[in-house]
Amino acid sequence: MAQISLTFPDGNKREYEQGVTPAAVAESISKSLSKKAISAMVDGQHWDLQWPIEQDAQIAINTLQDEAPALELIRHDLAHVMARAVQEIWPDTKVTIGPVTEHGWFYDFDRAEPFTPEDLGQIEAKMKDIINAREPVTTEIWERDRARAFYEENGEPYKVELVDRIPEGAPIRMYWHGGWQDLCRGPHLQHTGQLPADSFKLMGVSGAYWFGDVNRPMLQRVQGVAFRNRKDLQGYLNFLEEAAKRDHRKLGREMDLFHLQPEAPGQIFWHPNGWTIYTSLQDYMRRQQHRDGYVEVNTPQVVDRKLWEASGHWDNYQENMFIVEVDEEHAREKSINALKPMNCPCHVQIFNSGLKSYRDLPLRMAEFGSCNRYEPSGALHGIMRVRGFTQDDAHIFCTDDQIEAETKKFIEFLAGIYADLGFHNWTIKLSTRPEKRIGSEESWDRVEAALGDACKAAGYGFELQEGEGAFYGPKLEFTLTDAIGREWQCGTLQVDPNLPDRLDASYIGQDGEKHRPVMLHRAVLGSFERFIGILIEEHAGKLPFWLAPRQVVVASITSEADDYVHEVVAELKAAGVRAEADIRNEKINYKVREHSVGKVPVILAVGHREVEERTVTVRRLGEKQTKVAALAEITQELGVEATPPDLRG
RNA sequence: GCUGCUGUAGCUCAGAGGUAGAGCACUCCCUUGGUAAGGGAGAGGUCGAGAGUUCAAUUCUCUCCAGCAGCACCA
Repeated sequence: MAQISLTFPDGNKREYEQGVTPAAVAESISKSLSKKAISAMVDGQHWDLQWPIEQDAQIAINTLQDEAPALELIRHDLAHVMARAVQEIWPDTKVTIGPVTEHGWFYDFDRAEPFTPEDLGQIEAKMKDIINAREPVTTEIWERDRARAFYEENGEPYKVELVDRIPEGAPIRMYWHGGWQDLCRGPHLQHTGQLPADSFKLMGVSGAYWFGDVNRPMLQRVQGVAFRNRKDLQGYLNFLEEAAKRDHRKLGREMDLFHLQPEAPGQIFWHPNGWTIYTSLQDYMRRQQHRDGYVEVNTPQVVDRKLWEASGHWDNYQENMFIVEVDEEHAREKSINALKPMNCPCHVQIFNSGLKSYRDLPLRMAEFGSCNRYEPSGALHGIMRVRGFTQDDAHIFCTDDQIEAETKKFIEFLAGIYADLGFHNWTIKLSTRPEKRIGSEESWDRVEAALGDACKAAGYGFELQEGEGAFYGPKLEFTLTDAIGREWQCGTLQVDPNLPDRLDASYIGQDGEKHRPVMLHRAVLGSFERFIGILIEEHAGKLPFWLAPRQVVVASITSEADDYVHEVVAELKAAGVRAEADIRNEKINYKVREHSVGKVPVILAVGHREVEERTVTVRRLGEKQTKVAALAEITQELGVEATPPDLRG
């Protein structure tokens, strides 16, 4: 029998027979290690304890102490244990796939009856039984035909399809958890007793298409979360609770920012407080754009279908557009229009009016463009995914040669704005050529490289999303994260040589000839609506002072201070601070509580003492400590804070 | 759009086949109180919309609308 040499993490080498399993290796080291072992890393690959090792390799035995492999195995084995539990309780359930997710796992089932919340409790109990039974996990590699026949006999059509999808040459691994069988690439634990029975929780049921395909049957997805110990699970559940408190929909109500109602699904009724945030942000963006060399324009909402046909939207985007038909009944002339879902075709119209010279490029044309898109009902989400929204949109008309410099300039522009708004964790994704595309390979090569190089030149890395670009060009996406970790695309930059072509945009070059410009579609915030939603969640409602809709409440402690309260409010307003008086007949405790809940950043309390000394007692949101300040001093201080970051001296 | 769940007062929620309840918020009165809810009284609801079953429906059934979770979508 041939020998192989295994190298351990401490550098020691030992000889073993070829085909030795990590289980045997662990056994050879110590009894206790062999018991604690859950899997191995073999040349950096996560390896099942039962898989043979055929050649010299680096090896490390994993135990529950090793977080990454431990979590993967716990979650993956729990997926199997759950599927087993479900099939034991409802034997006619068909199993499909059950992968590990960020915090746990899910398993998709095909079953006629829907799972109810009560069912989840039953499944959980059965899972605990299986864990306590310490069912051994075993594995074998089967021939394709045998596996196929096995699943056909067992009435598992989804598994048959999975067997068929396993690429030629890849092993078809069969796993058993006790008497229950599943097709799985592994690795898995030694036995179900290695699972922590108190550190997982089933989180719910939802629908999911088989292979994500709308045309395939909808399955029932049962999701769970799992950790190595009860404390981590509890920590995660606490995080979810905290996240729920930051939900922009909840804070929007509590802070009286906006509301939505059934008569206008996906469109926002902005209340005075919310609209104050919106306009403050918009004023700030307008100043930034002016500084960065943009011109601002405004274009029509309702546009004849002819333009959408020319731009290609009528053919490719119609189902997402609000179509407006005007008939002879009340208009004498019939016309078919669409609410604009984006601003680009209109911007090209402005570009096209009058001759443009190469000297005009790059031409940066911005619009706070109100757009309407008929988003699918299931996609709507608070103010983050809506049907009516305003983009901080701009199109940069430029030459091929200018793409990289313009992109770099844009990234720096965006980074400065995100920093001003308190965002420091955001990522760039570069989406490259999709399968269906137009344009030559050389031009894709050039433009993709330009975007990548621009990121590097601006000092940022990026994640590649291969094949995710638009059919006409690659794009950068700038992504922020909401309170519960969902990612939202906000900023974007897309290279588009197509639309200028379709709408016949041109400029006169140095050579006196007509040339096509390229368009860069770009946005920093994406939409004001989505961005404000994220802003609220990021700051848990405690917005930076200059954006806070209600900045200061001046609260009387006794009604004898009322006149002074009004005087303080007037001073603050004169200093550019959004201040209001609270002279209600309530105790100071009550007022402090109410305005704290309302996320007012500063409460100024005034009673006899303050009136006499011409001071105020300052209480900042989140701080228990108060301090006394002279009126003139605090007015000056808050006046500075109320100034947007770009206007401070 | 799909699967499942939900819809009762401004908000958070309880309730039951015989046309409704709590807390907070709101209005008024008492209280002028020093940093996260002082006390009392009052007002407020076509129980998401429509249809059906029933002597009787807010409660049961169906359809629609909206919301929530996930999937799909996201130029």
